[in-house]
Amino acid sequence: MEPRTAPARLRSMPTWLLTQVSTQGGRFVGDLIRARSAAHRYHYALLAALAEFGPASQAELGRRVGLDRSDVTTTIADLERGGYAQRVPDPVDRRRNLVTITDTGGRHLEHLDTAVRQAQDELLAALSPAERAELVRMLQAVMDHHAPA
Amino acid sequence: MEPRTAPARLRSMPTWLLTQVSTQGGRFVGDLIRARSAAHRYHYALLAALAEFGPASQAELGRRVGLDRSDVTTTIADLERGGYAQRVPDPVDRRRNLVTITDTGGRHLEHLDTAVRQAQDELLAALSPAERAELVRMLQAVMDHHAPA
DNA sequence: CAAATCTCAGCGGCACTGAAATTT
DNA sequence: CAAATTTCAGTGACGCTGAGATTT
Repeated sequence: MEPRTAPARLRSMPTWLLTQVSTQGGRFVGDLIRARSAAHRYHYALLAALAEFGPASQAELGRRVGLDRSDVTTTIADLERGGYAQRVPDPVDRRRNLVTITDTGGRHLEHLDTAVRQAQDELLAALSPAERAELVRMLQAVMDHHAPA
Repeated sequence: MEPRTAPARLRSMPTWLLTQVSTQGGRFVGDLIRARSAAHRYHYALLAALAEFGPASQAELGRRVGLDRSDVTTTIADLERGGYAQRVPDPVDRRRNLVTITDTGGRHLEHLDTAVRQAQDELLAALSPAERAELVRMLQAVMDHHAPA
């Protein structure tokens, strides 16, 4: 089979490369997470935020991980149903739900960590450790530049 | 307003950074392309392939730009309806449609080039030219590593 | 016969919007 | 009153599958 290169316009376009690589990464992460649980990316992201920052409202969680309020609602409901998180009305501001991670949730997060780490290795197999660090640094810089005020 | 950093697990995860940055890039490209035409990414990608490689079958185009056969069908139908491409049965292999870009299509592509270039600049404003080149090089390496046999 | 191409109908994950209800 | 939070219904771009018809 011939190599079948993409057109130069696309092959040199950062946004096109980003979507291609991001899609491939999403497949790896999704497959490996599904192999270990019924969860997906959103569950992992919210568990990570709960584990690192402690109990928080859903709105706060959404801002932390870049999820929409409505997606936070359904994902937290999932986590609660599975026993990974608890949701109680915040006594000091009753508009909010205070969300807490459970011990089961913490163990689940560490379990998923393995899958996530493995997916990174699969995706970036072509890059050296130094290159991976440089890639992460540049993507962080791009993200921070567009962070909301 | 506090900075509200993302959890370290996400902030150091290449696949998460890639989806965040890729989503932001998609917004820029989408907005700027829509400001100039009724098209979206798929139209641009297929016009680019047609301009660079000349007439080709839909299956070949899909392989070139990483689009699914069914998405190629509907997008080429769009382009034909707009006068940007023509579709004729291939006389030497009548399973295929030979797709050709029109003069109008070529001009449209160059028109969209401006929007695409501008979107790259917006997205990567935080990176120097050397960093942008390095980013492109690494993403190409990752893509090539996962290219189908 | 197996394999490739084109087309159409439809699905699922994902990012997001609009609106209602509640509370500050 | 304006603003924030939670919830629900729904939308749209996107990547993809399955199946049928045709041709090699």
